[in-house]
Amino acid sequence: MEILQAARCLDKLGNPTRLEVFRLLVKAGREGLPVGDIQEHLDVPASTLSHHISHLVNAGLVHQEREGRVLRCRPDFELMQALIDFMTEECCEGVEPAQPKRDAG
Amino acid sequence: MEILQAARCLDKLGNPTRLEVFRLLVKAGREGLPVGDIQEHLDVPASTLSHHISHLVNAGLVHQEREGRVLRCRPDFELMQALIDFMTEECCEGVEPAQPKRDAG
DNA sequence: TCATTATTTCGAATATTCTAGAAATATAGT
DNA sequence: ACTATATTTCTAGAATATTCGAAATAATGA
Repeated sequence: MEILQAARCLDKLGNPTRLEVFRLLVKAGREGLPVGDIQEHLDVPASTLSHHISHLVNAGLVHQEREGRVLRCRPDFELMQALIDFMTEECCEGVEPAQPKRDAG
Repeated sequence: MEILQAARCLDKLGNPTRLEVFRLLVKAGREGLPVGDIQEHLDVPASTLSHHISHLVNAGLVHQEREGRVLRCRPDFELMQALIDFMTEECCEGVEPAQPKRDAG
């Protein structure tokens, strides 16, 4: 992943509402959740939620697919893993932990 | 790490300039770099750079210590690791990769 | 004290994001 | 066609972030 894409993903996940949305979708697994289900969990007005979800979709972190009347949102695990890989390799590498753990690693 | 702290860190790292600053500091290792050295790498006006660094310091991602005339900036590897752990556990868990890799991981 | 270097703080302009009500669109059932 | 449900798009105000020149602060040395 390139640094600009990483910054974009981090920026989108850097909003508390959006991070909660994304976490909720991850917990839901690959099948994800309809927008309405997310709204029930988060207690945010529909238009505000839609706005935040569209940010996540724009960054490629979430995909949407219509299923009848509901719009199902699914997290992109591969992109998220790529982001974590970027952070690990580019922003956390080359230094050993100050006090290496033996059983918690 | 709690979700609000994670969001805060992600937000701060979600700016391209700040992400570059942080990555540069990580590459420099535990001794970090003086502000001036960062500026030479990034080509950003001093006041703008200072502003961005203060964001990182406020979030706890960077620490500053004066050394004579220069201010040395060091990345907080432990906090960054905690953030990565949060993302891995809370935002990427419970699902196996679609096509597990055996030698490219 | 004066000059120099390193960096921050101030201030103000510009840009972007957030929020949410109202209206619009999409789907399904009658 | 009409109604109900699900969600988005429109719109606009408020809040926050970004940028950077100018001035201020901090440290060093002559």
